[in-house]
Formats: sequence, C-alpha cells, structure tokens
Amino acid sequence: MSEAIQSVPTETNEETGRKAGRPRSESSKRAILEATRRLLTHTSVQKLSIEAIAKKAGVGKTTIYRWWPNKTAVIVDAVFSQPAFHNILPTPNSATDGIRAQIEKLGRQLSGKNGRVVAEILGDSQAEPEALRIFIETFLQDRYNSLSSLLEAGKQNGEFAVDLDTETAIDVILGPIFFRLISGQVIDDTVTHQVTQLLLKTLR
Amino acid sequence: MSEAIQSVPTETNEETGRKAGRPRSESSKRAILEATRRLLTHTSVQKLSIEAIAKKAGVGKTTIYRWWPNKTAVIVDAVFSQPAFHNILPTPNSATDGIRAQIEKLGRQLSGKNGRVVAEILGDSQAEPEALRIFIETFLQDRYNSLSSLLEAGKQNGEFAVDLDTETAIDVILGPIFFRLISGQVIDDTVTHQVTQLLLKTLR
Amino acid sequence: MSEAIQSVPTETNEETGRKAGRPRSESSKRAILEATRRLLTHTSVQKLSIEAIAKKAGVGKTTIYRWWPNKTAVIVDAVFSQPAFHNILPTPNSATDGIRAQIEKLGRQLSGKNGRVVAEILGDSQAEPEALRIFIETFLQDRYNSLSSLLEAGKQNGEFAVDLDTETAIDVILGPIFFRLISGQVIDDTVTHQVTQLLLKTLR
Amino acid sequence: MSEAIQSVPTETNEETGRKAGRPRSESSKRAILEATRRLLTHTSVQKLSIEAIAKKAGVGKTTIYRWWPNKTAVIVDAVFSQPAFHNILPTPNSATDGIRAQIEKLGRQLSGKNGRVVAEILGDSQAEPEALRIFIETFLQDRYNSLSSLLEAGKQNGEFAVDLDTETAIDVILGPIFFRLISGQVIDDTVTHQVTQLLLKTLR
DNA sequence: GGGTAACCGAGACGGTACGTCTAGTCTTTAA
DNA sequence: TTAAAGACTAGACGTACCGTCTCGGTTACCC
Repeated sequence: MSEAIQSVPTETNEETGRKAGRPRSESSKRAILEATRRLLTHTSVQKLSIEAIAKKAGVGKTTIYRWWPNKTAVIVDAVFSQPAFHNILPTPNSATDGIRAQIEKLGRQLSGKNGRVVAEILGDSQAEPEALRIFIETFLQDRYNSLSSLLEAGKQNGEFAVDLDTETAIDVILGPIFFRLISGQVIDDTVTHQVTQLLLKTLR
Repeated sequence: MSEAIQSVPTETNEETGRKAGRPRSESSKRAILEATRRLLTHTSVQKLSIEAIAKKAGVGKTTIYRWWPNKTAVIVDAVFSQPAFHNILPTPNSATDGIRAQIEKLGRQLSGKNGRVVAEILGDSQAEPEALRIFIETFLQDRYNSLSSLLEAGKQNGEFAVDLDTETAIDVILGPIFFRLISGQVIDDTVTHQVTQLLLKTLR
Repeated sequence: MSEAIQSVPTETNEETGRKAGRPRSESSKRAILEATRRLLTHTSVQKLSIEAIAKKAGVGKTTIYRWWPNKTAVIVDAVFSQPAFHNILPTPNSATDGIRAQIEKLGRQLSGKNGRVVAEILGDSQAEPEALRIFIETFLQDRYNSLSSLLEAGKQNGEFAVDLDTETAIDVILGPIFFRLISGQVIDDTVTHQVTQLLLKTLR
Repeated sequence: MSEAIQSVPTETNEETGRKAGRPRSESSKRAILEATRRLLTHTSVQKLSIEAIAKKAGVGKTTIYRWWPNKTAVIVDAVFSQPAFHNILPTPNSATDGIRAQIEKLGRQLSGKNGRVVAEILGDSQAEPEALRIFIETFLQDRYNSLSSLLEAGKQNGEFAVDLDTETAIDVILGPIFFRLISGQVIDDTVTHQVTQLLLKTLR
C-alpha cells in the first residue's frame, strides 16, 4: 500500500529527487490509519464511515480516496500493518512443528477484539471481490504460502503422506479456525491445541 | 370515554387463537420473499435495499419492517426457506456414510450462485450479532446437530475414536467447506470428495 | 355486493326515523371530540394526527372517518362546539352597541390559547377549500349574518350612512381582528376597544 | 493526528472574505427556487414536498436542507423574491394618496393565483412561529413600515387626526384585505377601491 | 327470536414524505 | 501537485401517518 508509485508527471528535481508540487503528507497518512484503528475499537467495520475517519484524522475525504480505493482497503491497511499481524515465525525443527506453530499463531491473532475486526473485514469483503482480493493478498497469502512450503517439506522428509493433496490440506488446516471465527465461537489456546492434535493425525 | 362499556374487545380469541384486527396478508409475505430471491440474482446482499424489495413486491416498506427486524432477517428467510436448503437426508448405513453425505450435501448447497448468497449473508452477519444468531439458528444449527449425533453414534459403535472431541470434530468437518466459501474458492464435488477422504481418516 | 337490485332493504322506519342496524355510538363521538380537545392543548392542529385521536379516544380510525370527512372537520367540530364559541348576545340598544358587542366578543374568543387554535384551523383551511367552507359555515357565518342585520338596521334608523356598502363594512369590521390573529399579534380588550373606536367613526 | 501540524487552514480569508471549501452553487439555488415556483402553480403549499422540489430541480435533498431550515422558508424565498412582490411605489403627493396606493398595490399582489399562494404560506405559518416570523420579515414588514411613515406624515401635515393610533390604523388598513384573502373572498380593484373609500374617511 | 344490517375495535395494508446519513465526486484556496 | 475544506448529486435509512381494508364481534331493528 504505502509508497504506491503511480504515474510520473512533471519532471523531477535532479538534486533532491523530489517531484514538483506539494509532496504527499506522511503525517496525514499516519493520522488516517491511526484514526481508523481508534474508531474500530468503538464501531464495527460496516458502521465505520470514511467521513468519520476524515473528521477524526483532521483530513479531507479526498485525501483518503486519493490513496486508497475504498473503505475496506483503508481498514485492511490500518489493521494488518500492526506488528501483531506480521507473520514471522522461527524456523521450525520439523514440518509438524511448523504447522503447529502456524495454527497457534493464527489462533492468537484471531482471538479477542482483533479477531472480531478481522471477521468483520472478511465479512465485508464477501460483497466485493476487489476487497476480498486485498484481504487475501495482505493477510491470507503469507499463511497459505508458509503452510504450502511446510507441507511439501513434510511430504519429502516422510513426516506426511506422499499422496497428500496440498491444497486440500491447507483448507483442512485453516478452515476450522476461520469457521470458529465467523460462526462467533471462542478462539483460544485450548481450542487451537485440540484442533492441532486432531489435524496432525490426519496429515500422516 | 365515559360510559363506553360495551364488551371487552377480546385481545386474543381463546378458541381460534386469532388476534383482533386485519390478519397478516400471506400473499404479501410471499411477494416479499419472492422479490427478495429475484433481486438477489442480480444484486449483492449488501446492495440489496429494503426499498427495492418493497417496490418489486408491490408492498409498503412498513409491511416489511412489521414482520422482519432488518434486511438480513428477510434475506435469511427468503433464502433458507427454499427446498434446496432443507437438511433432509436418508438414514445412513454407518456414521461414516452419514458424515460423508452431510459434507457432500453442504458442498452442493454452498456451490455456485447459492453459495455466493450464503457467503454474503454470513459476511453481513459478522457486523451484527443478532443477524449471526438468526443465521446460525436457521441454517447452521441443523447441520451441527446432525453431525453431533452421527459422531456420537460412531464413537459408540467403534467407527470413530472414543476419545474424539465432538465439538472439535465438527469444526474440522465444517471448517474446510466454509473456509473455501468465504475465501472465494470454488466448491464442487471434487473438492468435497477430497476433503471428505482426508477427514474421515482423521476421525478413526 | 353481487346481486344488487332485489327488494328495498329496510329503508327507514317511517315512525321513528331510525335506520336498521346498530346505531351510532354517542359515547364514541363524545370520546373523539374530547380527545381532540385534550390533544390540542399540547399539539398544533397540523401536527395532530387522526391516529393519535383514535388512540387517545380508544376508538378505531374507521369510526372517525365514518363520521367526519377529514381531520379539519373533526377539529372544527371539537373546537366550535364549546360553549365559549356560541354566538349568543343580548339584544342591543342600538346598532352601534350591537356592533361594538360583536367585535368585543370576537376579540375575547380569539384571544389566548383558543385564538391560537382558531388561527391554526384557519391556516390549515387555506390549503383545502372544503375545510375552509366548513370553517366559514361553523364559525364565520353567524358573525357575518349578525353584523349584516345590525348594519342594515343602523342604516335604516339613521345610525349609519345610508350609502354604506354592507359587505365592505363587514370586511372592515372583522378584518382588523383576524389580521392581528394571523399575524401573531396580541388580541386583548385594549386592542378591540381601540379598533372599535376607530371603526364606529367610519360607519357613520 | 499526532504531529499533523502543517499550517492552519485559514478558516476565513481576511481579504477576500471567502471561506475555504467549495463555494455554494448559485445555479443550484436558482434551480431550487425556480422549481418551487413552477410546482406551486400545480400544487398547494401543503402538498408541495421537499422531495418533489429536489427532484424537479435536479438537486440533492441535502442541498435544500443545507440552506433553508424548512419547506416554508424555501417557498417564502421563492415567492417573495419575484419582482411582483417588491414594494416599490412612487413618492405620493399626499399621505392619503400614499395609503391609497399601498392598499391598491397590496390588493393587486394578493389577487388571483399569487394571492392563493400567499394565503397558503400564511396558513402554513400559523402552526410554526419561526415560519410566521420569516413571512412577516420578508413580506409584511415593508408594508407595515411604509404605512407607518405615511400615517405619521399625514398626522403632521393635518391630513389625518392627530390622536390617531398608528398601530390600530395599520390593523384597520391591512386587515380587510387579508381578511378577504384568508376567508376565500375575491380581491379585485372594485373591492380595494371600496375599502379604501371607507377607510380614508375614518382616518381624518 | 332469528335474520340482517350497520356499527364497533383493532390493526394490517399500499403509499408518500420526512429529515438524516453516507458514498463518492467536484471545486475552491492555500501551501 | 497535493492538501483541507466543504458543497455537490444520489439514494437508502427507519419512522410517522394517511386513508382504506378486513377481520371478529356487537347491537338494535324487523319480521
């Protein structure tokens, strides 16, 4: 999202590397994302309005529309740019451990207030494919790729069945957590642990 | 007021169970649900408006608000009252067969256009707990109960592991299908078949 | 409905003048008028709704519509059936005295809260000729006729100029009071007295 | 929010008197008033809706509500901004002539279709003091002031009685015309002429 | 005393308009 | 050229009443 390049109009200053005209205000960007996060603690994604964000951030609506295509994009940006949603995990000892770690991390990310917000974003995205695409690219893709690698590795080193279909396996791994999320059920360590136990049996 | 004794106008008729006043128009109800279904083939759940339904059904807005608390309730009613969504399955030969049948039926119900509509309803419900409750009661509960019974039976007759946690098992069974639904991936017979294969191994 | 012609159904009883069927409920009528009066102390004529009257009177809306053609008719009935609006004055000693009495009585009737209600009724009637007709017949006609008689008598006995145009004279007599009413100015004894003084000079 | 300092965006420009932001659209304003006038030729003031005006003018409802507090304000604006309602009269030879001219002008303004509209506006205003205030300021005040000046002048130069109460005199002058207006009687040159004849006698 | 006609209350019906809200766009001045 | 401000069209929201209708049920007259 951040430094989206877009067009090359009006020359460039050779020395400073700056473009002509007023530069983009980084403080406005920060204010918008911060305002969005704050507002999300009190309102649902659907009820959150661009106008409210603009007002809270002390920013014109146009400024928001200039940098993000729609409401969902702003929210996705605001939510998933938070450190808690970064998908960095230590290199695992085994594929099994890696998958276990992935599920548990996901479970923690989707629990509590944060989980609710993600559910609402995901819910909102059901109506508009473009928003869903952004959600997937920003949040889901990473998890998907990690799991894919782990599964392939596990199949090669004998941890998992060789004839295991990777795509299906990923559905079975991610599905239960997301199902609990969208059906309004609690997600906590006990739950993720039990799911993991059951699943790992399957993959062998 | 004064001497206006003249009978007590029978709040509710004890015998017939009828209330005073003009009775609800069944034809209006039908028109509303039918209009909703028709409009959903061209519009998304979010973009569908009560006003459009009223206009299409030739009905006053008030009539809709009188009988349903909100848009989602109307849509849930319209969609899930269709025969395709009834959860009637023949008594299975075994718990395994029963679960397989449930997954495949669910897969068929959530494929194609119908699936998209359900996804949008579910998405919409993420913002409002009341809507989610309606969705669960109307659609999910039945599937949940059926699976619960089948799993218990399977545990008793030795088809499934005795220490299997029923709730977790259900999450793992329903999760993958719903995950594909809300992440915008195709759901078809091949997919459900592969998921079923993988899962049934787990439950033993 | 169907076979309309046949027989002459019950017409009217020759002797008693009663029709067949349940007679009009006098208690309902009273309740409606009373409720209307009560509500008018808190609401303006325009904001007063038939539904509110029906509810307050414990009466079906149909009953109101059966006996009065519209809201204004009910209100006119409710307001002008009050004793304070009866136009009974003692026989005057002279035409001059009679007119003076008429103006002062009118002034008293159109002062304070009652005046406001009449102004609102009159205001409402500007939009619908039928309502205006009812207002004139119920309230204005009497005053008009009385003044007309007094003026004719005055012309005959020499109190007023013989060439005085009666219609114009009435406009000039009633006009000032009503003008103050609708332009929101106070109407009290001082005002009516001053108007009377000025007018009576004119008529000679 | 944080360090979003960057200038104070100049609430109002001191020199040009312009505010920040897009200025009011004069063409929308014209379209609204024009649409209102057109619609008033077919509908009564009460039945005229803001929605109809907005639609006819090709304007959002919000734009109307932004600039006028209510329906009556729009209509008063639309009606009384017409040249026919400007109160410009040549300097009269005498106070008597001046008052005669005022009455006749008023009579012409309140005759026919225009008169009906004014009556409806005035009627509507009976329910809401704010609307009445606007009506008085926009239409009545001018006439009132003119008459007041003429009467004072007449009293000084001996045309009228010195002890004449100005306020009462104005009530007596304006009253008859407005009374005919709101009681649905014709207003034409004959009528105004007769009223004038009668009144001018009084004032001496 | 049974028939029947007009009444009654309750309240649902198709509509219209309200005044508010938000979306996404447009137009201005200032930086 | 971008920013903030704020006006613009468009259209849905949920509410309030309108005047009509359709029920079950109640009188009061008529034969």
